[in-house]
Amino acid sequence: MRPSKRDELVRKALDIFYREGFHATGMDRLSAETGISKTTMFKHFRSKDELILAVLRLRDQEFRNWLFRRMGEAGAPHAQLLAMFDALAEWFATPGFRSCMFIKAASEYPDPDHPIHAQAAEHKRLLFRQVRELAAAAGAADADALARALLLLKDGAIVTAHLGHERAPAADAKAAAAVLLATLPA
Amino acid sequence: MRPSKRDELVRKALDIFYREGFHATGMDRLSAETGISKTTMFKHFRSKDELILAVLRLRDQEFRNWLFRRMGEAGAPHAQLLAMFDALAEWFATPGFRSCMFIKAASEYPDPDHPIHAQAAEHKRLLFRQVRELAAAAGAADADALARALLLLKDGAIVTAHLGHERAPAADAKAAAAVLLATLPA
DNA sequence: TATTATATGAACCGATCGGTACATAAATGC
DNA sequence: GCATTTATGTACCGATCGGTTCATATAATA
Repeated sequence: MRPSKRDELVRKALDIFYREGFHATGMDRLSAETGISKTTMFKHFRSKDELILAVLRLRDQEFRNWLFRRMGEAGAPHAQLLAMFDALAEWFATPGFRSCMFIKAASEYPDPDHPIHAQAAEHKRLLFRQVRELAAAAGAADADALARALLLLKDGAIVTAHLGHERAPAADAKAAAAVLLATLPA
Repeated sequence: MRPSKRDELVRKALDIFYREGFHATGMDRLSAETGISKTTMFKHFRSKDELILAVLRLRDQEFRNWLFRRMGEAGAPHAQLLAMFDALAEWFATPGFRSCMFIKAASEYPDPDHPIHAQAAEHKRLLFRQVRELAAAAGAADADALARALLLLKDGAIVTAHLGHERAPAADAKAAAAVLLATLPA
């Protein structure tokens, strides 16, 4: 069982799920749009839910890699934290932008005990740890609280960029973040 | 055509859609759980989408009424803006809390041109106007910017409360909001 | 080259999707 | 009391849902 087909399926499924939604995308249509037969799909994944879990794991990897690489280019921790919102602004300006895959997953699987919901929560947890480390490196008295506040602004900006049809929320969030960061010891 | 059955349907549909999701809830199950026959449902609404639109309009009314009544109890505009996050904390602590209905609607109907998505966006717009007025009354130099920042924190807190399984985000958002509000002329 | 193990796709499964036809029950006008 | 309109429920529609059966194509092993 060569893994290429599997990877190809997960990658394409990610795009379609992100664009159309999870429940709205049937396995038949997934098969039609990817050119991969249903038999093969169910050979690699026992159920649609397991495919979605694999999609979320891939998205988590790709998104955090992208975000922290972009942030890392900013230099000092303080600047990196602010750069998060510049990265968001770029993302929002992307033609295909349709909110955060994990917020969407949690919306469609609202039961917190559902594995898909739990997987989405895991992404937010991993993201938090990395931001908290940066906040600590930036000299925050309460790195946890600062990281939580910045991520609140981030998720709010994502939702607003999608729902408000605007691309500006990233700048608003950055301005608010700058105020919060200004309370740090210089 | 007495409107009682129609209102009863919209009210019950709201609860079920909120708990289970839009795509995940079929019209058959809606009929079974409400005790209202499908014929009657489709007499009042030409399609499922139109029922959802009515649900969102009701939710918009109820939510904004509830929120601004709770905020109004706080007294001065400055205190009212902060009280928004106390109201959120209460909401998050509710057993049935499952995020924001409009964020969920936008997630399930990601195309901005879809009427349901547009209806959800309208709620956010109406909410913004009311918060902006309060921000102006509180003496903000840039009431628009302050309102946008506070709503960023609000939506971020909602999403985080749902996805992170925590109830604390409201307090985090309130703390951040207090910092932003502290920049106002005393 | 014959054999064997695996990957693949068409066709199909019962259940459910959003939506409708039609026959009946109830309320209204006369 | 009778006719007429309106609201309701049962049963059903084709399409699609997630998932499976089974026969074939392909590739590696002997």
